[in-house]
Amino acid sequence: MTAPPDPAQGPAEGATATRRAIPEASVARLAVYLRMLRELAEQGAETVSSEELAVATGVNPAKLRKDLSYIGSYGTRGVGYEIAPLRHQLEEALGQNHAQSVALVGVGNLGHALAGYGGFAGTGFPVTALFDIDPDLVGIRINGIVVEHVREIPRVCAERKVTIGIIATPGPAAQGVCDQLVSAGVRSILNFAPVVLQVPDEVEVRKVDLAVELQILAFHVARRHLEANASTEANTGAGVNGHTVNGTGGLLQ
Amino acid sequence: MTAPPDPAQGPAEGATATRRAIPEASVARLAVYLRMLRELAEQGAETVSSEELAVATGVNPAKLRKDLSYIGSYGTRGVGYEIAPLRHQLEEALGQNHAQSVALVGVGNLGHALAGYGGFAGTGFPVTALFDIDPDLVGIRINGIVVEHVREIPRVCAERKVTIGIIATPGPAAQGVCDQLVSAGVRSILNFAPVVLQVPDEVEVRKVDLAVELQILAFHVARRHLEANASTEANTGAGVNGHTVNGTGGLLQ
DNA sequence: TTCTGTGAATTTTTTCACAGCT
DNA sequence: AGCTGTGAAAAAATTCACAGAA
Repeated sequence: MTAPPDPAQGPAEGATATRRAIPEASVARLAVYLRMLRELAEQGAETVSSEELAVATGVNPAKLRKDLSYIGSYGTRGVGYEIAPLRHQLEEALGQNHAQSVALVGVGNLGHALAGYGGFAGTGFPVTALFDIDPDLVGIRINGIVVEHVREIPRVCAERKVTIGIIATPGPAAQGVCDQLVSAGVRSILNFAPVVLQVPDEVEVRKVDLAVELQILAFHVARRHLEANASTEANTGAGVNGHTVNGTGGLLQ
Repeated sequence: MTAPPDPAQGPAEGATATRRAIPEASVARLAVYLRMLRELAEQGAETVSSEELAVATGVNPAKLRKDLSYIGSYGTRGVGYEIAPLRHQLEEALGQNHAQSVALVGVGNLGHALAGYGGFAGTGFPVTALFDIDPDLVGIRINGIVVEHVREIPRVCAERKVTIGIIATPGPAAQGVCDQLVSAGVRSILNFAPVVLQVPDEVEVRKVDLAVELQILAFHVARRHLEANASTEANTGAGVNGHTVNGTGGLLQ
């Protein structure tokens, strides 16, 4: 996944913010830390230790510290992290200072739910444009936003300075929609459709695939089964057994 | 830097199915290959090469072959893979032979959409139980399934032999629901709530976190911005530039 | 003394490159 | 000829373990 073909690890720079190429895997976790910091801030906490934050986010403390070190962190040895400044650091590093405008294409079952999902607006990702192709949907209003026809993607996205697109269409429609988003200048796409999108190199696609997630879980169910049987040992009383992986994981951990 | 000192790549065993611990990262991709194989089968194809399948799933061909090698694949050198047998191998390896029964907790916005999402049933993951705590929802029928009260989780999950649980509740309710699922014997959970679930080691949790996904994309938007500015070069005409990562990725790739 | 920050070791994943069937 | 299967090399990510600031 990713990684510039060019192995040159570009050295320094004196600039303000970011320090060095942050590993992909770390970026995903930084986003999780940020959420937790916000929660802690809301609860009135002022500092956290790497240990506490790690437990709360289901991560190993050393990993957490290393992750934070990539953004040049602001901890205090012997004490921990002050929540407010750390939160700021993270917001800056993750591009949360300038709010991003999100377009959502496909307002069916899932898309409708996503459009109404508070989690987005709440964390600084206002959905500012909705699109569909169904005449019954075009024109209706969801959360105060009018659903436009897909053909309007270029115009509307430009007008509203959309930087992130979400595709929640049926599979067959996804590539076409994606092409339109790309030609409208959108360079980051979250894809819920069960297809692999073809995009130019400079476009970042992330895929959320519900069926695949279930498939992965099913694998672990089956494995647990095998392991339980494999342990020919006593297994005295109760139900299923076999020690198995704990994926506190989630998205690309 | 660094090579594995201990090259022990655990070899064979005579048994029927699985060969050896399949790397986590591979499992996720195997699920993707399986879907694509089904699609190809539907289109009437009979064979694929690793190259073709790799392109279709957005993966490097060598990686794909290595992934398949973990399940002891059935390709033909000089030719490729016969779709039908390979598909069977994959289904067996991923635990798709015995259909898994899925319970969905939280039939609000998102949960409702998921309950109706055809993608699940279609790929062998029938949602057989729905739960909520809201009196307005308990008792209604979605897709022919009656929504039960959350307190019925133990009974219903046992009756319907649920092996996979999906949590689509608001954050604060998630841990409680999770505990109930676990005590009902569910060992694989897909969590859409924005919290880190605390579970015993033998329970596998996967997390789908929409806000985090957007956050990750926002990071790339910001980075692209920086890179574009960093390249002091001309950048003759049009819009944004800077070569960026292409994450065909998605969930834990 | 406590807890961060980080080199270095370890482990996992990816990629290369080629021997070996068909 | 062509494409798979896989050791071995390379890269990335994780974890260890400890020096050093408060």
